[in-house]
Formats: sequence, structure tokens, C-alpha cells
Amino acid sequence: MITVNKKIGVPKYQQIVFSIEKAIVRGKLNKGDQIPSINAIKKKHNLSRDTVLMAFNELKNRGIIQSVVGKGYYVTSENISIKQKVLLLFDELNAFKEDLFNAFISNLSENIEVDIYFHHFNLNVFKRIIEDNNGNYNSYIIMPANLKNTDKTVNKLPKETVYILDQMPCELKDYSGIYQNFRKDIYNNLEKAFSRIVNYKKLLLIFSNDKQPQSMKDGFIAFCKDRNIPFEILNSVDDYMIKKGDLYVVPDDKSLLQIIKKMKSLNFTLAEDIGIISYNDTLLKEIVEGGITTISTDFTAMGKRLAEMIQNEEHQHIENVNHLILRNSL
Amino acid sequence: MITVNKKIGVPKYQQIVFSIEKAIVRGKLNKGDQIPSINAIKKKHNLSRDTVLMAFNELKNRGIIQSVVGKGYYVTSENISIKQKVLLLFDELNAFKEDLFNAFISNLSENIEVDIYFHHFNLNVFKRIIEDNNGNYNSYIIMPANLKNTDKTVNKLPKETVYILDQMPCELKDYSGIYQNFRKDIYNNLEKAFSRIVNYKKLLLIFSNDKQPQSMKDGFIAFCKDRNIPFEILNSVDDYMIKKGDLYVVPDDKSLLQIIKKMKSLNFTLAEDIGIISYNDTLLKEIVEGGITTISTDFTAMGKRLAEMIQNEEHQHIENVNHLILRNSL
DNA sequence: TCTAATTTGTGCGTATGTATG
DNA sequence: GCATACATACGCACAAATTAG
Repeated sequence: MITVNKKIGVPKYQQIVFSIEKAIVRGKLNKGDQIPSINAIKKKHNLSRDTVLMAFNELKNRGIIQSVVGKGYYVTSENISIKQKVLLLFDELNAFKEDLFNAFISNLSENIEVDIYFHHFNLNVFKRIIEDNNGNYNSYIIMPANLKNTDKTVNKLPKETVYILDQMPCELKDYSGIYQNFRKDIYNNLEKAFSRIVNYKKLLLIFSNDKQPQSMKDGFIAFCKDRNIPFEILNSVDDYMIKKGDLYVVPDDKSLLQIIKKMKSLNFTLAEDIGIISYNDTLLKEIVEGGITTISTDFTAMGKRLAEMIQNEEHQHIENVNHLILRNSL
Repeated sequence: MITVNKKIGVPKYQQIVFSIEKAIVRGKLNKGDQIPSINAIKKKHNLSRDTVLMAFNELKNRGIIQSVVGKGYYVTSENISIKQKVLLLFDELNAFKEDLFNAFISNLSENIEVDIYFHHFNLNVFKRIIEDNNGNYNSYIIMPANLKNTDKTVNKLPKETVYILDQMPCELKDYSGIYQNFRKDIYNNLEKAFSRIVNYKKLLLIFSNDKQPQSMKDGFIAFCKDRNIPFEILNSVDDYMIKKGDLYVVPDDKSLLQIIKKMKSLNFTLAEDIGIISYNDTLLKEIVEGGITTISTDFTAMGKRLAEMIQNEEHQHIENVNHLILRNSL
């Protein structure tokens, strides 16, 4: 029941405390049960009497066990709040993380601590962060983004402690998590807007291989082919001359800004000469140019649901909700 | 395991560092292993305690080893390429941090690791983060925001390792840092725009005591009094009925959105019936309603300059640049 | 419960060599 | 040559935590 390891950098008496806490939480020890005597533990693990006593005193002071002279120690409370630590590994810091992170934090109970790290799409950084912190946290929430071969690193973590966020690559399918189904989301939402899309001659996706998920592109292409609509994939709009009849699907806000500025310089009219569908909704898109149509996952819902999963130790695959918000730009 | 040679022109403490690095690379020391105690090394190689301590502190600051009082030092990372570790303590995660953080990171050399924490305007969280991590980093970049009595906590850190960011409260004036002079910035930029401001009847600052710095309010009031302009401070615009002749100074984007929506529902014209000056520029403000006039510090410049300060170990007080960007809304 | 040994953490004083102006 | 600052190195003392007997 009790495990004590001399080598690791945690005091032995704290290891005893933690072992007993864990036994109570797991139901191996119940209220009223007698716990092993000081001498028994001391003998079994080759410890000093004081070391065991220190552990028992801490548990007694916290009201978890009770001592009876001449008899032994007994469990008096099953109500222990073990402080939980959560590692949150994001790809990069951007505006979309704001809602997600704040919703996550505010739906967690007080005794959970969250540490944030960023891998910046660098596999070596990704590996180092996970390897260095293996064993220091109760849960690992990981956003692998576009990184390849993450499974070799993630497999080193205990499976039930891992949650995959936002993008779910197939090599990590064995882990639970909450993610976007980019292929389905873009396909279905373009379907929903089909009656308006037919007014345009051509669909253009502004797509960065580094930042956007491949499956978003797949879904876009599938829709265009199924509906027989001419389409094009652009890396950026820097050198692109916008044309009447174009409908732009824009995941990146800098490109969105560029397109609108180009449109104005050419005296084009939005939703007439060209159309825009932006990916990921933000505050000001509601009013920019009378409203930008967006396809957006609900990051607040994602953060809230994630908090629930962590706290209830749920292990599932969950697709996060996604909405089409029709506004003036389409 | 450890070799120290008095004669060669390398400081003894660095020889100890190198010996331990080598042992880790060769696999003689693994993550979790305990390394020999200070006293053991001191005795074996006839060194001063301080010399060994200096070596261990360097390894600790780089995140390679960890100390446990009463027990010893333990290997925490097998990645010895990290030369510096930086703690970055933000108030909260929001969109303005994006430019700042990304500019900071991309101007740092590869072998510097940055860990981010958030205090969420909670002094206890602030204290715990700093106290728990004291000694584990080479530099501490701290955003105290509106928190009071931060000096008692910050004083526990070695002075030359501390950099204060964004807001510089007077009790932390002894530390170096890069910050905004909110009072001066808002005063001077309102002066710059004075010729347009006179077209309005009243200036209104939408001001949250929790999030915005007091000195911003002071500068606003000073300007209005010096120029003899009627003014008002509002906590929020939730229940406020906007009036013709109002000029709003808005640090918060949610309030900005509310004002614009109210304006539209009343069929007011921007820059004629009401005016808007927004604090902190973001991408889309360039095009919202033909352009929102902003007073904004340059967060990219702030992040870049901060990276330089850390790498060159500069110790100065730097006021970050601030610009008025005149657009359609004024 | 008390004593003792070991370990890290911190502060102070001192000395020496080196770089800078 | 001199003054100064800084990094390196040594020695000592005491506090606090851990562990043993």
C-alpha cells in the first residue's frame, strides 16, 4: 500500500502521507479502518520511527486520521483535497487562446494549479517540455497542432493523464481529448451557406501549411469538388490581385485585413463583387464592414468542457461544437 | 566523477558544472538521480563550500538540477543545452500579450527557455508564484499590473535578476524595466488630437479600476482640467445612453463594441455625432467603421527591447514608445 | 520525546587576480 | 601608476529541513 523511494527528491515522510491519501481516495482505506502501525511501516520500509511519526502527525493535524493510545491509528475522514497540477502545452500564444484559457481556468476548482507552456511548432521543444515534466503533473493537456511523430514522446506519459486538444492526429487517437473536426466543420458550414455561395464564381482558401490543419484543406476541396465549384488554394494574398466573383475563405486575420484593404482600393463592394468567410470569430468581426461571416468553433465551450473532463477524470473523444455565423460579408 | 584542476585557466566552479554536464551526457547521471552533496565534493576536492554552491546554483538556474532542503540535489533535466531560464509573470492572458510575447520570444536566442505564469490580479497567487520559483531562474520578468504591496514579495528576489514590465509602481522604482507612462501618454496624445477634440462637448473615459492603471485616469483628468473640457468617468457603458457630442476614450474592446452598436441603433454618425478614441491598437481597428483612432503603445517594440535587455543584462528604466494613430473615428 | 548527524540556504568578511579608466 | 569594480575563491556561522537512533 505504501511506497517509499529513497532516491527521489521528495521527503520520505511526505511520500508516506501521499501514499495514505491515495489509498483513501481510491477506496482501499475507508473511514474507521485501522492503518498499519508505525512499527510495521518502519520495519517494512527500513525507516526511522520518527519519519513515520512525522507523516502520521501531519495526517492527524489535518484531521484525516486519529490516534488511540495502545491501539493504533484510524481513518476519520475521507474528505481530502489533494492539490492537482495540470500541464497545459499550447502551440503558440494568440488571441484565440484567450477565450479557451480563461474559460478553462474559471471553470476549475480552486485547488487545481495550471502551468502553461508553448512549443511554437518545434518538435524538440515539444519533446523537452514533456520529458522534463513527466511525473510532475496529474494531467497533461496537449495541443500537438501540426507536429508529426508526437506519439513517441506522448507515449512516455501515463495514458490516463493525457488529454489531446484542438487537433487530434491519428497517431494519438488512443488518447482522450476534445478537438475540432476541421474537415467536417468546414464542409458542413459551407453546405449551410451554399445558397449564398452560388452567387460567386470561385472559392479561394488562404491556407498556411504551418499553422492550419491539413484536414481543413481536405474538407474545403471535398466541398468544392462535390458541388462542382471552381476553387484555388493560396499560401498568402500578398501578391494576389483580387477579382470580382471571388469568395475568400480566410483562417488568418492578417490576410483578412489585406483582402479588405485591397477591396477598398479597388472600390469593390463586399458581398457583391467579392465575398469573405473568416475562420474563428472575434469581437470586432461583428461590426467590421457591416459584419464578417465566420466559421468558428466555440473556444469558451471547449475550455469549459475541458475543465469538466479534468475534474471528473472523464476519458472520451469529444468533437467541439462549431457554428456558422452569417453576416454581411457573404 | 568530478574533476577539478587548480592550474588550468578555467574557474573551478565551471569545472564542476562541466563535470556534471558530462556525467549527464554520458548517461552516468540520469533524470531523478541524486548528485553528490556539497560537503562531499568540498571535502574530496579540497574546495570552499561557496565554490561548489556557485556551480550548483548555475545548474539550478538552468533547470538541470533541483535542490531539496535536507535531502540533496537531484537531476531534473537531461537537456544541458539550456543556458538561461526566464520566468515571465503576466497578469492575464489577452490579445495584447500576443504581440508582446511573440516579439519577445522571437528575439531571444535558441538556448533561452521562457516559462509563463499568470497571477490573474490575485496577490496571493502573485506571491506564491514568485516565492515558489525563487532561485530556479536567471531572470524574472514581472507585470505587477494594479497589484499593491508587491514590493515585499519582489524584494526577496536578487535585484539584478528582476525586470518590471508594462506598469511601474513607485514601490518598485528601484528595479529595472520597460513600461508605459500612462499619465504622460494619454495627456500628450490627447494634446496632439486637441484640434479635433474641441469639436465635441464632453470627454468620457470608460475606466475599470481593476484592469486599467490609475495613472491613465490621472492623465485624462489632468488634460480635461487644463484644457477646461467637461468630462466624466464611467465604469462601464452597459446602462449608459450615448449622446451627441460625446467623445469616448475606451481602453476595453468589449466597451468599444457596445458603443459602436449603440451608435448604429441610434443612427448616429461616427466622427460627427460622437467620437471614439480606443486604447491599444489591434489589427482590425484599422478598418472598423472606416478606422478607429487609437492611442497605443508598441507591444512589438516592447517585447523586442525586453529580449535585448535580458540578453545583454542591461539595467535601465525604459519608457516604451506610444503613438497616436489618427483615423476616421475622431 | 530528545539528541545527533547530514543537508541545503543565507549572510558576512576577506583575499586575490583581472579588466577598466 | 593608481583607483575602482568585478569575478573568483575561501572560511565561518547560523537557520531550517530531513532522517536516524
